[in-house]
Amino acid sequence: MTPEELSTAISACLRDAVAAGQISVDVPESVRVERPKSRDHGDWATNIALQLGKKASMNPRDFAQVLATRLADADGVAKVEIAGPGFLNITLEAGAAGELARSIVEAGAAYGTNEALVGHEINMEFVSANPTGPLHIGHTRWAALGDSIARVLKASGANVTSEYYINDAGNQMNIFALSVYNRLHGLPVPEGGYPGGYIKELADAVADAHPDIRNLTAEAALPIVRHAAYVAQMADIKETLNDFGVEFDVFFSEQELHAGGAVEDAVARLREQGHIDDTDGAVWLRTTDFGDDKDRVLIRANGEPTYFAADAAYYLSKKDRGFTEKIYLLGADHHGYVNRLKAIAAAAGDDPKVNIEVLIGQLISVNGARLSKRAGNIIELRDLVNWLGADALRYSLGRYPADSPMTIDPELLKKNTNDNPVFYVQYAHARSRAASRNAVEKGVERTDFDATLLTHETENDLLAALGQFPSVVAQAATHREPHRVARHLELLAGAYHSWYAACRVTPVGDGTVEPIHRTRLWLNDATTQVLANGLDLLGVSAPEKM
RNA sequence: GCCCUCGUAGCUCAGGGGAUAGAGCGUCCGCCUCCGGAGCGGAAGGUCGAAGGUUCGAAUCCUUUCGAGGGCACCA
Repeated sequence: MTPEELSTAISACLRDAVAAGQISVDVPESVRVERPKSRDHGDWATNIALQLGKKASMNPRDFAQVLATRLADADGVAKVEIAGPGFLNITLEAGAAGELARSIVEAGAAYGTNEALVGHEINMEFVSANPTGPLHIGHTRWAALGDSIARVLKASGANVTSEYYINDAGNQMNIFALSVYNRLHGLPVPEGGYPGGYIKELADAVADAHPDIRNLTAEAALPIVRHAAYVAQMADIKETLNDFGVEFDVFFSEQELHAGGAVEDAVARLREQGHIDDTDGAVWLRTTDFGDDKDRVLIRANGEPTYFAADAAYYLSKKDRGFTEKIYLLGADHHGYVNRLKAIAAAAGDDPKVNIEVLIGQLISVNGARLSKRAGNIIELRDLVNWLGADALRYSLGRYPADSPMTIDPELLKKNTNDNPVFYVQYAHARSRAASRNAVEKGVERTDFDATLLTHETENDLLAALGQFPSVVAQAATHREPHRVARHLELLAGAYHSWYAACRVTPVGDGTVEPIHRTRLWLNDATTQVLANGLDLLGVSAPEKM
């Protein structure tokens, strides 16, 4: 019996009790069951009686008694006890939990997928770094997190498109082009330009593609430089993301938005909706109608659209493409945009509480210093991957929630990789594979399976951790918090190691192979599967050997 | 000035109304003649920034306050 099945059984008991007139209360769709901290409290516990007791106008213990009596008769439930103010402590029948090991092995890579978000059409936008330089440490967290969020959303049944918005329009691209142009001619970095060493590499790439570039006038050369440098830079960004295991379905160009007239269309559509003001020669979106603290300019008095106008057009594009939920993953330095982005959604006729979701994450600091690509002292994502390894980096970033401020000490990570829990989890996977290979070699095979043999307390704990996995994935998806998966994998790895120390899959020495060994091989392989499935959600490899 | 996020063990951080607040690292004590010791078992270490409030019950929710980071453009 899995925790989900137990939860379902409890809901059924509640409904039956209502039908029988024993209690009068609205039965929630799902009941949360928790693994109690103390083993004395049984296999699973729920505080549902405490939560519903008051609503049912009953003493929580009396409420618990009604529920306990019914639940004790459910299949797979051995014992139900009422504790404290009205906790229900549930003990399962021997073997009721063990069946899970076989079903996980049979489900394979599909174990953990769930239907929590079936029917959701989600656009997941993240990274969206300007194509004016390499991805750096500031993008690293969003790349890892956004990709993992997309993965847990998909695993929970949502239809997800991962998207990268390329800010390839606007003045910063001109400055970028001028920076490369100056470099080609050995001129100093322009005012406010990009000084990084990568500018030289881009200049070389431009010169390779256009050998005569230095002979052209600035007027003729700049558009060519701009485009060639942009192409080279985007190729570099895509390669870096690929090496980091981050996949995008769509790279969306802001430039094409402008070129295709989408920005003008967006302004016209918002005007039709009645949210446009023409003041001081500029065109304004009245975002204050929707909770923003001031109105925002869409078209400047000089006729140029603002960045915000492109944002509006981009939002409408997402809406037109059928996405009901548009998720933006932004750094804390962008939190000022949240209200106006939501205002766009509202002005477009969407519900800002449902159709748009802006996740704001805290920035990473490195040794207390915040690095800037404009300052030229960047730490590149590519270098971090080469330095620490994609697995360690993905995992260490993926195991913290987005709004948790993080301090990474590269020196510490570099010199002592054992600090990183990724090794604990990967090691558990590699160890379980070794145990399995060894068992097969000694003649232990997954032929028969007898769940009632899995009685050791470490087996109880291990099965519980395995059983919770699908609901952990579902919660990670609904909360957009993949770190829950990472934390659960650490719990699972710990349960596995404890079990491994106490229970043998392979008989000692020349001992005969018993049903218990074969049954344990199922449990071992089920653990392998869940570790691999969970690591995949985090974009981390599951090694056969380490 | 206004707004957002965050203050939990020596360090990095989980937990976000329920039972004795957790993990990793670090420190200390045990455990390889048998499936991977990158492991296991145990110990020490906490007024959950502070003060009020709501509740049967608060690290968790509310208010105030202190501290850290970030944001408040006809920039992108």
